[in-house]
Amino acid sequence: MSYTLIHQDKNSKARLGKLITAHGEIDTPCFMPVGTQGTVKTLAPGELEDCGAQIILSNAYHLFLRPGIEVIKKAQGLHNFISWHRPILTDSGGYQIFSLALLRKVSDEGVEFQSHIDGAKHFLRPEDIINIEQELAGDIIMPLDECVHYPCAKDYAEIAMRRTIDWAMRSKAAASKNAMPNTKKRQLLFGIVQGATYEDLRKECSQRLIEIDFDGYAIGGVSVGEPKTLRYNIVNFILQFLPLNRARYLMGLGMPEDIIGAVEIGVDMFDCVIPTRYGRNGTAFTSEGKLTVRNAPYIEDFRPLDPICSCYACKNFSRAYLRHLFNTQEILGAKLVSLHNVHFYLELMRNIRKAIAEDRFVEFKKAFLSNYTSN
RNA sequence: GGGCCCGUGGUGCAGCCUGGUUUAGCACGUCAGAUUGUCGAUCUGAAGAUCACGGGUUCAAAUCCCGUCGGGCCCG
Repeated sequence: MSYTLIHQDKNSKARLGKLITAHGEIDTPCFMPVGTQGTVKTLAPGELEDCGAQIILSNAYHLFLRPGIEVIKKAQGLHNFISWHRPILTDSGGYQIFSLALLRKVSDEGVEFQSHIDGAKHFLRPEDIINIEQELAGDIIMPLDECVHYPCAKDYAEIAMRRTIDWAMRSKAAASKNAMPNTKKRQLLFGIVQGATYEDLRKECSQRLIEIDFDGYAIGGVSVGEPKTLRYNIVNFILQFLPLNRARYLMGLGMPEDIIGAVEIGVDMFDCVIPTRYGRNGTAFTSEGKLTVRNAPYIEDFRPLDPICSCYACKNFSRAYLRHLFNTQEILGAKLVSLHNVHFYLELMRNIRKAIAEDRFVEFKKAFLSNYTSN
């Protein structure tokens, strides 16, 4: 069993758990910094470790296109190639094929698409994606799924959902066929719940995936343009069907307040580009809310981004200096604010876990939100 | 001493010849917003100009004419 439920918060559905993978254990609820191309943008592996990252996310689609799977195979796997020796989750690229690829033709067999890099045509079946992910040798692998945008007509959402189930089944079959080459422990394979904003589709998808039996369950197809309340409701709706003895992963979220809200209803895992993307674009997350570093009020503000933060950026640099770096487009600015944001997110997760362990998650949430201004 | 060119938001330019269709356009900069299984990307919005100054012609002048000031170049 890969997931162990350690403690259930007494006043909410928040749960403390442990996920066991080939490269080590992960405390949940956890946040996975996104390292699509085999790097969490601007951060070296050692810096991620200093922030307390236990797992990062990478992407089969991107690595398949560049540098190509053969290169990573010759490097003896992704961990070795990128010199990150803690767990890695590889996303299938389902999302990218639907968001980045130029032309795509989805059929029951697989996806035909044109590379967003050089326009070359590729055809990938769910089995191919699993094969790629096995070559990458990540600890947790995601099957190919079909993600639809919001709004999506129900008849198409249903087609995509059924296709996702079929692909999930084929992915599991493909995954169990091959043993992992470089480790004794097997890769964990998660199922991805689709079904857009339709409760009956989401319910059916959840149940069918559970029948197939995965190591964990992800909720996909969220944050694709739908209103926040609708998203929250559909996630909450799905969670009731997911087994308590498996990790639940909400894909692609989110803002700090959204993560806290999702933990409260029982989500264990998150990934999101927000801390690094926003960091690169000059927005920092602090205990008081978002801080747009490049804004004029910070020209002569010599305080750190967040006075209560213990990250390298906050210990050494002022808002004024960081603003200057953004103003002059110096890459150090992107790096320091990314570092701060990743630290902030991971510190948030540590505090969340501590609060759950002590049965005071609800109080923690209240205290956090009373300081923190959203929007 | 003579001749020529130029003067338009913070910066660089367009518009002027053929006056009205320009509430003066563009780029960069500035200010602000977006960003959710990636984006050193991109998008959106805003502020900012008595069109060097003065006079004239005209129903109407950044635009045509005269003068002044400022900058540059050429001839002596």
